[in-house]
Amino acid sequence: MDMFAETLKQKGLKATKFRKTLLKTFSDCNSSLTTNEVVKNLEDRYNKATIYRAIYSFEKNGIIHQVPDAKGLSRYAICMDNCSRGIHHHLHAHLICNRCNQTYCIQEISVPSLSNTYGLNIENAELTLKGNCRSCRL
Amino acid sequence: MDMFAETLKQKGLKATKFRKTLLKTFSDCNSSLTTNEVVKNLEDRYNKATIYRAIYSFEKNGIIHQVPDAKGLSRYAICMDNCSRGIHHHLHAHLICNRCNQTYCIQEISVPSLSNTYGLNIENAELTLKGNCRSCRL
DNA sequence: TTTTAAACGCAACCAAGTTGCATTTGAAAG
DNA sequence: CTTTCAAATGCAACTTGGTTGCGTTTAAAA
Repeated sequence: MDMFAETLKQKGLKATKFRKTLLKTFSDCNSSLTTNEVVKNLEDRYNKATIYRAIYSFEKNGIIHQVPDAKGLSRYAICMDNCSRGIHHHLHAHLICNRCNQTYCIQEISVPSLSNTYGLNIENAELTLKGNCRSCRL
Repeated sequence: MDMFAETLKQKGLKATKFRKTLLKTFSDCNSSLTTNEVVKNLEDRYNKATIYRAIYSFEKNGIIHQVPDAKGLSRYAICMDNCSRGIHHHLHAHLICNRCNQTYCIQEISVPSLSNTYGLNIENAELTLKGNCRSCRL
């Protein structure tokens, strides 16, 4: 549990018991989690408002990043890249599986670089794919 | 108003007064509209449930397509491509403007073709850009 | 003109997410 | 090792976006 505490402090967040648990939850997940899935996992022990606030601050401090969701819910995955406060730099695509509705980070597919195309001053691009994930493809 | 009636019938929808108004609303808009913006426009004349149901059926029948929204709301734009029931084929990117939070279809930028990359069986790809729209760029 | 499935209006409901405020706690300072 | 206090948490009430069931109206085919 102490490596989670380390990560949290390094990102400038107080390492509470709850936050270590939350970080472990995301860290253990090989795909992504909706806020509600987290709430369902932890609501017997922690309050909904606390969970929402912590997820918000994890996102803001580069610990997790938002990923698209099949039904438009808030969904997050742990940052594999070395993100920091206010600066996420994910260049990978996201796959929404048509069967299990999970969202996966696909590190192997990167988003096209379009920074100043047509003078649109693009500072971020997201590539979202719909298909079948490895588990559901069988 | 009769060209709107034509479009509706052609897409297999009954051409009610409300639906013609709704189609005109999307047709007149050069960017996109959230469901709520439509509700605010029309709620003095039409019921919220009716509006939600009509938008759902417009989407399903290839009249409008969902576009990403800065705050995660449901947002739609008219189909410029010739879409039909259950079959949308939009290959263009979408731009979310950082300043006005509007979403625009960018016909000039197309999404990469990735159909069977890595065996993921990709049947749809979305490219979402964040930057500044033409009006806000000044 | 008649008929009827589809569309509409109303009201109640649901789920996701937010807010204000009182209480608790991690960790820095003494 | 204690004290201190800003930051984090719990609780409860609330807001917003969206949905559902059902009775009534209406477009358009016969």
